[in-house]
Amino acid sequence: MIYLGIIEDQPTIREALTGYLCAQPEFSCVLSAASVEEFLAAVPTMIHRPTLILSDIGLPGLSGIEGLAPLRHLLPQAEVVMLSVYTDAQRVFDSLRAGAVGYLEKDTPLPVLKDNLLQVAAGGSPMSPGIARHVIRYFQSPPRPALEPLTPREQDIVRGIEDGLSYQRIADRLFLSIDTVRSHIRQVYRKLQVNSKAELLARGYRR
Amino acid sequence: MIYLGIIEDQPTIREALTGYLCAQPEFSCVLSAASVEEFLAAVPTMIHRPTLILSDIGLPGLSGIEGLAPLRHLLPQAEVVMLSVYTDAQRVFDSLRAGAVGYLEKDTPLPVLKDNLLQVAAGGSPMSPGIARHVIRYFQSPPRPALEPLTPREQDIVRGIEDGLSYQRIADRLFLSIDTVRSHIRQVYRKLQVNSKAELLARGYRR
DNA sequence: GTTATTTTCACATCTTTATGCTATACCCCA
DNA sequence: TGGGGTATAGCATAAAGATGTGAAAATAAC
Repeated sequence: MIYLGIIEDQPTIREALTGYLCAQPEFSCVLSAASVEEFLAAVPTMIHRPTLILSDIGLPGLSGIEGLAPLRHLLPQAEVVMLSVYTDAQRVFDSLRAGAVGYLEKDTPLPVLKDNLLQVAAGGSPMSPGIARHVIRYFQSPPRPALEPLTPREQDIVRGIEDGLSYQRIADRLFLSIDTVRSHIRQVYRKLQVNSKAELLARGYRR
Repeated sequence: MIYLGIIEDQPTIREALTGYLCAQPEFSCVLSAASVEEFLAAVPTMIHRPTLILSDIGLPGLSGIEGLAPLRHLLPQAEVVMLSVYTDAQRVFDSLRAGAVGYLEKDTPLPVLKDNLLQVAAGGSPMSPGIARHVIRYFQSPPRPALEPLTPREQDIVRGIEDGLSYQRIADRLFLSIDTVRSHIRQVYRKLQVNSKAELLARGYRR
């Protein structure tokens, strides 16, 4: 049995959600609130704590994203799925970073919504198609301006720098003299067109 | 109409896939091969080029992941969805980085597989539940060991470091003396428990 | 088998960073 | 009204990094 909590400020939508989801045998609605604050206030009085929370983003007071931190703090075992009209990458990333396990568009048909929520219990992370595409794009690194390729050894060196090591430590790790490390780094800087560790790291050549 | 290509080395599975998917009115199967090499070789002779490719990962010769680069080069307009028994985060990330738009587990029921593939045309990125969870986790940075918060000014300084600037340049940007920058950096290093720019950047405090 | 690239190392020099100690001015607040 | 915390600044020193020049050995490429 999934103990479901719902946070949604618009009464019409909230009632539609509770009306449908709470009627499903898989769910037990334990709490439905119009704001994160209201939700948090009600939690201590409850017998069954929610294990799955469906939260809007555009809320009065704390936004759904801002609310994630206190929610997860108060209910560490609960998983939160965002339900929002917003589909922009920024809100999606912010939500996921703040701990949401899924992100669904508000126009998701109720039966689909139900399926998606059940996926969470199965270890899934439901996302509406367009949302998923944002997330995928994040991995597909923006085409870099075609830099000279690094030799394997140079990549070893870069890895060392990316790990925050000093020249000496890199030398130790690769069993080289510090002068050799210097040599390689000079080459790397030339190829990647930077001239300090900081710049190299700032440009994020990590993969 | 979706022009579908399939790459799968096991004849049984390949036939099951083609048998089911090609019978669907939404798809037109244009090519089915047992390896990336075979697939690539066949492309030039075709009238209708595939717009959607379903590719296995464990293939003889080029793996499905290695095959992504040449596939995308030869068929830039095609989208590739991986279909694999492997569910490890490494292969998932490698696939997405190499340009796959979706990742499905091999035990996905055929009707579900069909739905997922149709999602791609709608701009979606289908992922099996467990796969999606890997991806989500990537965003949920491992809980940092509760660091002392930085003051606004200190954050300015950190931003400068993250942009790859030297002390002098940070000072110029913020209209400070270089010694002031040093002072702030000292505080930052203490709070974040690092002792070099490289370490700070390596730990990735950027957001 | 010669050529080119990569990998390795050395020494010198100058710049940037890291770190310690000190000090003034400002603001909040108890 | 005096004590935290923040922001500013200076000086000094040691460590780490950046850059130039040069060169030998190992590998790969042709």
